[in-house]
Amino acid sequence: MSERYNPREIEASWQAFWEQEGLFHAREDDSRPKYYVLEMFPYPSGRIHMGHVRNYTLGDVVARYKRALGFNVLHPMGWDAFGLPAENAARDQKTHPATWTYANIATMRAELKRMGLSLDWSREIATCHPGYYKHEQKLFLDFLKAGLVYRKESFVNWDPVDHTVLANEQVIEGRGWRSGALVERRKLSQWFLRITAFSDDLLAALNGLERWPERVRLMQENWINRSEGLRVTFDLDARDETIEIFTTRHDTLFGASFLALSPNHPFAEKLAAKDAALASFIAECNRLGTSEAAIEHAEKKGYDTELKVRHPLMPGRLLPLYVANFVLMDYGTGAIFGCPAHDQRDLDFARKYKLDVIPVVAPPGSDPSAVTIGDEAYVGEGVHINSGFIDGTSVADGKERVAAKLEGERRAKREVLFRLRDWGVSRQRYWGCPIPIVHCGACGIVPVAETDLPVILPEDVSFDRPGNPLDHHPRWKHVACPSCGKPATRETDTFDTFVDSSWYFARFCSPRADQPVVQSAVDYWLPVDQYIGGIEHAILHLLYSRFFTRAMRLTGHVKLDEPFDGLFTQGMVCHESYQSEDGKWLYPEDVTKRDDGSAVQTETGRPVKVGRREVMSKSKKNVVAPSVIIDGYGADTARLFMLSDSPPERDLDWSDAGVKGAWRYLGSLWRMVALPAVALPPPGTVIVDGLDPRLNEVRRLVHRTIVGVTGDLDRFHFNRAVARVRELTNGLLEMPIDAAGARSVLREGLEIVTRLIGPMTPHIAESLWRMLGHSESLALVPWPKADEALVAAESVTLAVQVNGKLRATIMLPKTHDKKDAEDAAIASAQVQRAIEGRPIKRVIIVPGKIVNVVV
RNA sequence: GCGGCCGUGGCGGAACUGGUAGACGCGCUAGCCUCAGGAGCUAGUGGGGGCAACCCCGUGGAGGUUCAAGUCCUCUCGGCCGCACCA
Repeated sequence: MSERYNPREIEASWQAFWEQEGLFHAREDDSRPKYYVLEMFPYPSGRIHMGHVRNYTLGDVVARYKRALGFNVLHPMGWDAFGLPAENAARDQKTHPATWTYANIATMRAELKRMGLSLDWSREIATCHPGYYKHEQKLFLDFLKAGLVYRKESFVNWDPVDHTVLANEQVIEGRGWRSGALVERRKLSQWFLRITAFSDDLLAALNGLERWPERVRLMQENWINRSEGLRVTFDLDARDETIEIFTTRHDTLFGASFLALSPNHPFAEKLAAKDAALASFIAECNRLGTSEAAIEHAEKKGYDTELKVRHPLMPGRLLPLYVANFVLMDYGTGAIFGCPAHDQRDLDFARKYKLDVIPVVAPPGSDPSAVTIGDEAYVGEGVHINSGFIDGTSVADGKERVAAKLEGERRAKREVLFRLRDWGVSRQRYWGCPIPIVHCGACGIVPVAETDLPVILPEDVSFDRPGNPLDHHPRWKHVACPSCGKPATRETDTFDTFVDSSWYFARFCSPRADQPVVQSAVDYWLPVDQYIGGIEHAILHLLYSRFFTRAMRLTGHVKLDEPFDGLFTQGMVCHESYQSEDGKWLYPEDVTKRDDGSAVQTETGRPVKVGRREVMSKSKKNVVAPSVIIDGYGADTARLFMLSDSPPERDLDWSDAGVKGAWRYLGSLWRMVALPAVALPPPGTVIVDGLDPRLNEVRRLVHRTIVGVTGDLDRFHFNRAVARVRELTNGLLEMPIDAAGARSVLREGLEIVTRLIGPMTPHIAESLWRMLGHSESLALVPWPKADEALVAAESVTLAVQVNGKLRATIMLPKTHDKKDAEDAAIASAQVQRAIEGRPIKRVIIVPGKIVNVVV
């Protein structure tokens, strides 16, 4: 070992050692409890970014910690390798998506290896590899047989200039990102997975996910959104037709002042065929694209069809029928009734089109005859007014009576509705898993035979033309029908990449098997004990994976419902952004900060506009490349910084100073062990009784730190774990080193520091362990246990307050009663002065904590 | 627009179930040392006042509950994440 801390040298050598020894290869072993740690696998975009470094550092700490606790740990890595960026690269750089993707994987694999992660690389998978997607196709066919797959028409964003389907992120303010053309909604026949078959279960089972963050469960609950309501039929006036609406506020029916159809409602489309103005209104709505955010955020607009509907409870009353841009076709029946007084959107709409606003719920305690609605709808509880036979009832009672009456008249039906929609998985793209289906003129839709899987993507494709390359490939799609043998065509859509990531955690259990999963392997390893990834996946990816696991259970692949027993969602990595005078984004490495806080371009010296801290993104160039940090400081410094500055669930501000702090700490730790001020006794030296009290305090600190760090790691409080280890290090630096027995206490302390930081900074810890005279790898050393006798303190400090303000602290033996505490508190001189002779009214005592004297 | 989360010194943050606010680190200040290094060591560091012991004010803002509030409640302001074809 060198005398200087040289991460470049030791990190490479320990990584080689771990790999040589195969220390992180996972094997099924019933003699030990298993622990499956998984971080969300990366999209191979080119280089790893700081978000990856953070994610994989967190996971690696857990993996190494659990190993030290005696668990048989599975910690695999792979690539979420299909996706749009590869096709964009193919267009822009003329490289084939596969070439681009595999090159990126090679680069990123090398970068990850330099982080010293305790991964089982023998299980590496890439979703774009036929060895993976073959099994995805098999799962799809199984789901099809089980009735979980169907086809239906649904909307896509259509770029009329590029003749291409656009992803939502490719639609910017209603226009295609490349062509700038106004986007249209266009209907296509697409494949859907019946996630709604599990709506109730996906919702109910959230309660059992005790090791998931509460907020993620809440978000999923709101996303699935079960609501009990009423489907009501309205008759059109002077036409023999009806409109069905869905509502959860049928108690407010008496306040209805209009009906509104979604622009994509079949009846709206039917009317538009004979109404050019309506057709153009619908076309305008369709230009909002398909994203719900865009639709709901847009100014509320409607088109008056001039048709009227009859109110089901007040036969004489006629309501106007509108087509409105804020009504979603995908939810309920695609039609609503508007009650402006008690729904904000309806109110905005009514004010704009000068419709009636009839209050029908009076807030509790208000004067029913004087209820008026201004700019805000009243959505709370209350008593019904202006509501015929339900006047005077509560919201719940009113609902019940209206439902009963309309059901009795067969004008309505109670219904439970979920906001959750079935999952459209068709993508009109090349770089995805082919959907194993053949379309035959005679037989219709025919699944590809399982013996013919995988349906492999053709390699000879060109991206010169817009649209899906699979569709205009000269030969690929032309095949014989698997059923009748006549000429037929392949499905040219590929899967949504969320399909790929919905079962990869199961594939890791048996990554080379020639079926999707091997029963014994998934039985042993699943569920994932700790899943770690970004909060941005809180809903879709996690919900789809939960669905997939259920679907795989139904089709006999696994025996469980919930794939992730524990979930941790990390925050993002942020950095300031920089712009030159002409508005161009600049990389942090090209900017120099001056002492006065201003910033200039390093090369030209021209001024730079410093933006706020925000999530690191390529588009704003506010990124710091992990490779630069690892080259300069080593992986352990990068890892330590990732863990020490912020709690992992919160966003992390990248700071060069913080990195330097981590680097300096590791340097001083190295010196403490490599260049000790005193010679240490050999390993295993027993610490004798009757130590100097100051040394006993040091030992107490050592053992309290074991307890503290253990608890911190269990609870993902990695930043506090780091703080505690540093406190211990400070304590060891200050200990009275000449006292009798001090050297064996120092040895104990240094060994504990080394073992506690092992999961966080594994390379330096291995080196320190070796320098401390041990020959086995630290990766094999069990987690330290604290000496409980030393952890328990003999005396405690109590805070003493007078009228809630801290005035003194007192030391008492650990075993004191309320009387002792009160006497000691009142006896204190500071307390006497604060009381100023006033009479004591009350004394509150929490033993071991606080005494509050109230005067 | 809807749903969810977060706001504590100059900065990142600590404070388990309401009980000593600011642990640990960064930065800064002063001093020391030196084979001048991406060093190291010592002391100080929330704001205001005082020679001092000590006092007053302080957890985005405004109210409230309580002996006691960063923590609980109501309102409000600011930021972030998701919204179904980015991954």
